[in-house]
Amino acid sequence: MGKVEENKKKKQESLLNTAYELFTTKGINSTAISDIVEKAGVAKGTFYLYFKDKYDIKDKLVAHKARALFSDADAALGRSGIQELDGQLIFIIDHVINALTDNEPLLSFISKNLVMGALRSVLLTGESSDGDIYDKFLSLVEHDVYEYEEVDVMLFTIVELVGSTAYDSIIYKKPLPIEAYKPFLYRVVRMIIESHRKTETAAKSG
Amino acid sequence: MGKVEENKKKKQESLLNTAYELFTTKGINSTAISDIVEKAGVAKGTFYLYFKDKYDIKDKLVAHKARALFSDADAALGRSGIQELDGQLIFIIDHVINALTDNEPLLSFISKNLVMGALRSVLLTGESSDGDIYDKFLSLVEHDVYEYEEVDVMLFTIVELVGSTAYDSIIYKKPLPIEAYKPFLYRVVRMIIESHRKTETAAKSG
Amino acid sequence: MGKVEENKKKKQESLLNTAYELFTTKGINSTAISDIVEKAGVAKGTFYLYFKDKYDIKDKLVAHKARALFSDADAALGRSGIQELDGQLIFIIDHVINALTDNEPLLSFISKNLVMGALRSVLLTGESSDGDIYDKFLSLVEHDVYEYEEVDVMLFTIVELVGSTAYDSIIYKKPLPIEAYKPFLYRVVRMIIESHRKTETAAKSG
Amino acid sequence: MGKVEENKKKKQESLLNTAYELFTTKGINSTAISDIVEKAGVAKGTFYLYFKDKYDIKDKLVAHKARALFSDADAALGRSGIQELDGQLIFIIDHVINALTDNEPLLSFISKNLVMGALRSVLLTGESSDGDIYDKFLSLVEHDVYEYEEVDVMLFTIVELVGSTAYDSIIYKKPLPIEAYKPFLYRVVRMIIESHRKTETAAKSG
DNA sequence: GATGAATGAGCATTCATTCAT
DNA sequence: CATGAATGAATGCTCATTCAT
Repeated sequence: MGKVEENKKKKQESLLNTAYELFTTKGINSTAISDIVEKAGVAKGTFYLYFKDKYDIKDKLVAHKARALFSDADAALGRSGIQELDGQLIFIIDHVINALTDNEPLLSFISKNLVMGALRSVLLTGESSDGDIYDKFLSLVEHDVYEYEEVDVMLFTIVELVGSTAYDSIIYKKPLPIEAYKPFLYRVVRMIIESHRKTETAAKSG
Repeated sequence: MGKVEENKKKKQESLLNTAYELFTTKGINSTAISDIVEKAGVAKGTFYLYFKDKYDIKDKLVAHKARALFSDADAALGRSGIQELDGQLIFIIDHVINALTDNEPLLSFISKNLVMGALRSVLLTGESSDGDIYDKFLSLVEHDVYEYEEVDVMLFTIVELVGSTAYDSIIYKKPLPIEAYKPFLYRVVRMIIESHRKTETAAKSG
Repeated sequence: MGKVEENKKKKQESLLNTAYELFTTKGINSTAISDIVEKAGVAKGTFYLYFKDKYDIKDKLVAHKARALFSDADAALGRSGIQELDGQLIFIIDHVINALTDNEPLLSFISKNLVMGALRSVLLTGESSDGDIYDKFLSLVEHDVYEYEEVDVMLFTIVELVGSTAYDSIIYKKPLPIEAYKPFLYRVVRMIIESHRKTETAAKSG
Repeated sequence: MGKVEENKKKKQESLLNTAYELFTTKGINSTAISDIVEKAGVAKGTFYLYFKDKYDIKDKLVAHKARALFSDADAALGRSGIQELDGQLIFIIDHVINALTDNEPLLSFISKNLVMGALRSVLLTGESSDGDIYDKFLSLVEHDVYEYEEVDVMLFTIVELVGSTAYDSIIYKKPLPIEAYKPFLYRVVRMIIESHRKTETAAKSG
């Protein structure tokens, strides 16, 4: 990578990092582009070389952060050696929840900008080049000992349920703090998974 | 009511209605206060007689609309004569979902401004004079033939699950249109309810 | 005085007192008529029954406060029994300075609104019915054992000198606190008085 | 200086000049920022590039104008060859008074915004690079044949006295027009100077 | 590519004043 | 006399966007 290229990358990263910091502390509406460029140490015009406007940089940030969250979880899952689908999904969920519990600004930022189902579009239908996250979920399902019907519906329901309940539980600790709520939540997740199992064939042969 | 009082009420309602119309069509960020007052036919200063700013009128609208939605559902429930808790809750959910399906602007408006669990705080802890909506839910639970534990958790989980899944299903028809998704959704709701039943006493005596 | 008359008086006084309080704490520019009426507990329209605008009430307040200041000093002078002009003038000056030292808001209010020589027009050319303050000064001069020339000029010079130096000295304690500055100030005042004495006749006969 | 720098300077000067003109003709309260930018031929946003608000530009103008006034007087003093302190101070005073007499808008602007002693802080403790005006006054005192005590107090008293009396005399011609009042004023100034001379040593040795 | 001065439309907010009750 | 709801012109200020250097 040439020095010029390097510098370009550096400027863009600086803008992204600064924007994230300001968005999470001041809110998006109250963050002006001039705030971002000032803090990032670049000229105002430079912003427009890389991003269309404030919402462009926001969208890129949300997608990036959300994807990173699940990539981490997936990597950890690989190391865990868990084999059953319900255990795997709950492992991923737990990993993400823990990460967000430790990082409330990120939780706030993602949840405010992933109005409900938007999470799905970002996460489950990825545009990442090397196989998206949704494919990984599907792959988990396919390799389980059981067979499942309406896998789309199952994953959708789980993602929405967890996404919306975890936010309140972490931020407001209502109706329970997240650690106290987890048993209830994971019980429901397990129930959802079980209810999608094909019952006639107890397990896949082979 | 004096003529003055009447006029005040009229002005405020006019502002609320106009704001709702503009918020749902242009979005809140793109709606200026001058747009609202112009369309409502009042002077700019009048706006500030009744509301602190754009977000004040928005909050009042969200609360009002959400409350109306559940009041209607509750009234219909009363006429239905349903007695079992799971049937009652699903009746209310179904009523609200149908109302929102028929009124996508309202769905959009409410969901965008009730970031997930905020729905709970608005709806379930009402300031309405004659007993709030949360009390009605509790009342339904208490009168059921079964006893339940962790009622707070149960209601919270159901509200969040339904709120977030229904949005996608109605608006994007993904992963299924709402009518096709309902059986899955209601099955999960029933499972949640059942899982909160106290098991030692199959039913309340008396 | 009828009850109606009494009430009128009460409202006006309430407005004056409230205006004075707000002017001295928030400043005139930042005090709105709505602030005054709200705090005074009267309706907005009522303000306009008694005063033309904000500056009308301000002018009335300044004149009233300044006059009261000198009336007090004059009364105290009467009780003191001092006979010589220089002693009398310095007594009055000292009395006013002490009052303002004990009441910095009043000092600030008066000085900010009596831009320099305006003090003269308010104080020295009174419109008060029972003989104005300027007349009293003249009377002091006339009754002195010495005769003076250019009395107008003498009084003017003294008033301006004291007015402008005392402000800094009290508020900023620069170049000296008022008590330390007084000896210098009064020495100059005495010199001004002496320099206006008619020299040919050492003293008035009789 | 680059073209850009030049242009910046021009814009700022244009704003300062226009603001001064409007402040002196319409008054500060009645001058809107939009008035200034319109007359100056720049965009509204440009104003905020150089000044915080209306009062920022006012303060900068007052300081600048007051400083210029005394710089001119000081330069003229240098050309005059006067050696004695009282003559020097009265020369400066006379120069400033004459300048203000010929320029009533400037007198009005400065006096209204240099509430009494504020003149001192602006003028006598300058931030000008090449030694401030106060230092020049001190230098005059030090080089006089006599020694003085409490020089601070002496200069302060003179500045305040002249500042407040001259305003009335020039603007209202009361109690006398400035030319007629000057003899009285300068007599007092001389008395103040003499009263600060150290008496034990009639003159500095050497 | 990078800069940052300049722009000016756009917006929220204030507030003196009126007048029907 | 007193009220206070309504007005809407006035104004300060922001900020995304452009473009000459």
